Amino acid sequence: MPIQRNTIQRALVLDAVRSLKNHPTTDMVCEYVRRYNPAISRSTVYRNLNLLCEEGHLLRIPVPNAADHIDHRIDPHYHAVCRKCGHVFDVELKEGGTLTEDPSCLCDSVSAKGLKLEDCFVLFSGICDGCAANEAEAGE
Amino acid sequence: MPIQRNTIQRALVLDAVRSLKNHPTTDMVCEYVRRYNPAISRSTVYRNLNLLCEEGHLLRIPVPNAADHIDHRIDPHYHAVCRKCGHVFDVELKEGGTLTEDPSCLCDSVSAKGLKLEDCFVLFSGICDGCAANEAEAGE
DNA sequence: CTTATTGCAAAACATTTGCAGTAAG
DNA sequence: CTTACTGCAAATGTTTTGCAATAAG
Repeated sequence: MPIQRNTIQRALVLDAVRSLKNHPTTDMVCEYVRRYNPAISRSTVYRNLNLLCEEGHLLRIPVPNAADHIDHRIDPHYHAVCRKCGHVFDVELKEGGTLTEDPSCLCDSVSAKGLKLEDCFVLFSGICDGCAANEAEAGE
Repeated sequence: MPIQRNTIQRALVLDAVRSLKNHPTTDMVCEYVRRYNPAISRSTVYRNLNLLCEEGHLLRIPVPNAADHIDHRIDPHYHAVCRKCGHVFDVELKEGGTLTEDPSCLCDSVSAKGLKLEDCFVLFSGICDGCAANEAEAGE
């Protein structure tokens, strides 16, 4: 069902993701939104995030073995997760690199039997500066 | 804790994945294994799959918003999921394509602020022949 | 008024874990 | 014998869903 009504909950959810900027999870959105409307329910946040992603106002970033993260930036770009803290970062294409803005271009590089390739999901991973410092302090 | 004992459950789990070949989920492994040992517990299957993947005897394929799939093929290669049925397929590199055997090479094509890139996860998606036929039959 | 949307509590999934009992070495 | 491993049941974490009440248009 497409979006048909403007509710304060919906506006708050969209606002939260846009204000937080840092690829929040549903939990983080709940926490943020409840500062303005403590009664807002988790289901409402989930439902609104789903709707806003479907309508193209937000972008969903699925992270294996973790909660989905939500991006306010909807132009095509890549992401990376910290393997320690799970924080999600934006990643930019380098000039002259092999990747293009549209990840589905990678489909041209491969072939599959029994399945028509349509899209490609790419997620980088690594260690963020904060967690790297902690690891160094703890002795690798 | 590394593998130290050879149990029949462990052997059955490894056998199941190798016999099934089709990137089974834990559920599929349970089902298969229970034909030989109906009492085997789901936890045991999970624990053994975890162990066998850590030891490099099997490969885990995380699928966003779905159960993990397990591969008996452990040489580096890519995978694709059907967006309808969730079935996982092997994908082969084309000659002259932009992808290399090692997905982490893609790290060289991008840059991130605040995070040191280490690895890259790539998962293709599309529509399998069976589901494509069903879609055509149903109109669209 | 109509019905999209909400809040709540419960269910759905995938997976892990605590614990007492079993068995591999 | 020792303790890794198993089976069970319960817990975890994330997300969805049924339903009656609310509110946007």
